[in-house]
Amino acid sequence: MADLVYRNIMKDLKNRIQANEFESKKLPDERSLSESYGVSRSSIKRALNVLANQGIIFKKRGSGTFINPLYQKNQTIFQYEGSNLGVTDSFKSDGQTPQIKLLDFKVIPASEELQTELFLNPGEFVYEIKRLRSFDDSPFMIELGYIPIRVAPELNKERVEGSIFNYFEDATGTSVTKSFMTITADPSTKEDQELLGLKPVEPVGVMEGIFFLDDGTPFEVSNMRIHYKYLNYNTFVNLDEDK
Amino acid sequence: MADLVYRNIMKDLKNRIQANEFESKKLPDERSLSESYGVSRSSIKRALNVLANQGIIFKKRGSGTFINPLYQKNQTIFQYEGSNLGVTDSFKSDGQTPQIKLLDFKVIPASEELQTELFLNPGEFVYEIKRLRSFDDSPFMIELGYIPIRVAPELNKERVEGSIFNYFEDATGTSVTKSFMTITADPSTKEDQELLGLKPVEPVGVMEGIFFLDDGTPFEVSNMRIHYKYLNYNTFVNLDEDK
DNA sequence: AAGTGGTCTAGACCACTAC
DNA sequence: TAGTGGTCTAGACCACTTA
Repeated sequence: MADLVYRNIMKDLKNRIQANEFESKKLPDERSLSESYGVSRSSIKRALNVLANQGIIFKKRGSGTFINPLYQKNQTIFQYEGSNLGVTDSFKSDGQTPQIKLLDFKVIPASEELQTELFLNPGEFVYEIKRLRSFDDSPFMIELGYIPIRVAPELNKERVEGSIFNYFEDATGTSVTKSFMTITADPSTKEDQELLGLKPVEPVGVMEGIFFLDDGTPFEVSNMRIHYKYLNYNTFVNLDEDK
Repeated sequence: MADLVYRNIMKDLKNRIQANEFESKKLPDERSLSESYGVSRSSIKRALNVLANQGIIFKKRGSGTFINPLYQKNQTIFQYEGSNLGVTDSFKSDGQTPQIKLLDFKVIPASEELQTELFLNPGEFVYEIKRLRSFDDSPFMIELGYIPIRVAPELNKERVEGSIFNYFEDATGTSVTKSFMTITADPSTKEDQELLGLKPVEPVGVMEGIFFLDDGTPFEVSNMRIHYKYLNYNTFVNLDEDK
């Protein structure tokens, strides 16, 4: 995994960009890079494409490859690299202490809706996991998740009080890399107000999503109600389609 | 543009998937496709990668290429294809009539923040465009946009009452294909309540974004305050990084 | 005309899965 | 062991930009 040619070059170029090595904001042309790295031009293209998809560089046919000026200026909005699977990860970097309080944990039969979303057969069971997430003792998110027992039979109360994704990745070697997310806003309910410390006039952001494993297996359906001050979802959209 | 090999194959495969031609949910292997389409395997891979990025198929090394079961089941959440540059486009399909009311339109010097975000020199001017967007006479979004006069010198009051992106694409041939979006939620202000018909307790969703042209030129900074019932932002996230 | 990125090919070899 | 997707190469030719 770590020995992929294009990936190493991608990382190296990213470091060189961050180190401000290319003051002209222009990268060497692909044929030069091919020669200096001692790899084929295809591999260079592939590395550059990954960087372009992350919004770090952009390519202009006939002119060259340039560094996105916003990348160095405003690195906070370019957090694609780490993860934007959910808010969870976006807050890890703050140096604050993340906490998880388990509100509810049980096994129930999958509703019809869950059967569809998680691709389950009638009669299959799911964990229902309700958690309150905080940073430095201030709660920011109520998370209601459903995970089929079939895909994660080893879950228990203790494991659910930490990162389920991390536990699952450690235990099985497969990771959660794809998701559909829907983002909406909603007035806060009484429960939101109590758990998140909101005034009645203050809203929550709602993120609903289905998370998938590498191989396409649906892993979790999650509904997250988030203190409006903490919802901050960043995306980089590229409609070029080809990536 | 329309004669690209991988693009044509991509479209053809998408049609065949939608026509339910592959009942086993499994596509032919890449080498067979290569032969039957009469192109190199690289081109097949490229076509398949685009489909995989759209979440339509997924590939499993050693096993084959499969159709994402959710694609056929729940096509509504897969609207990546059309556009998710903003809410604007997501609502076009509803068969409702979109309306734009121009609230304000002037030219002002770019603030420091705008200079940074739009990559302008001090002293440059931008259009400030404030619009209220409705469907069937019910307002759903207040849009405050800033566009450098340098990149769109031909804007006028009339053109701003329609789709600026469409006008610009028609006029110049370059289109807006990339964006950074930040999504948050916010209690509604008095103005929000008046313009969008909200109760004081009802919130707005806020989408802020920078839109870029193909070549990376920043085109617009936009701040959209959206009636919470109409904010519905869908994304497909793929952390595989390589695309 | 020279330079640069884009598309496409033909084929070698590797890594993983299923039988 | 056979089949499948992943990585990588070396090179041809095309399309666009700049001078």
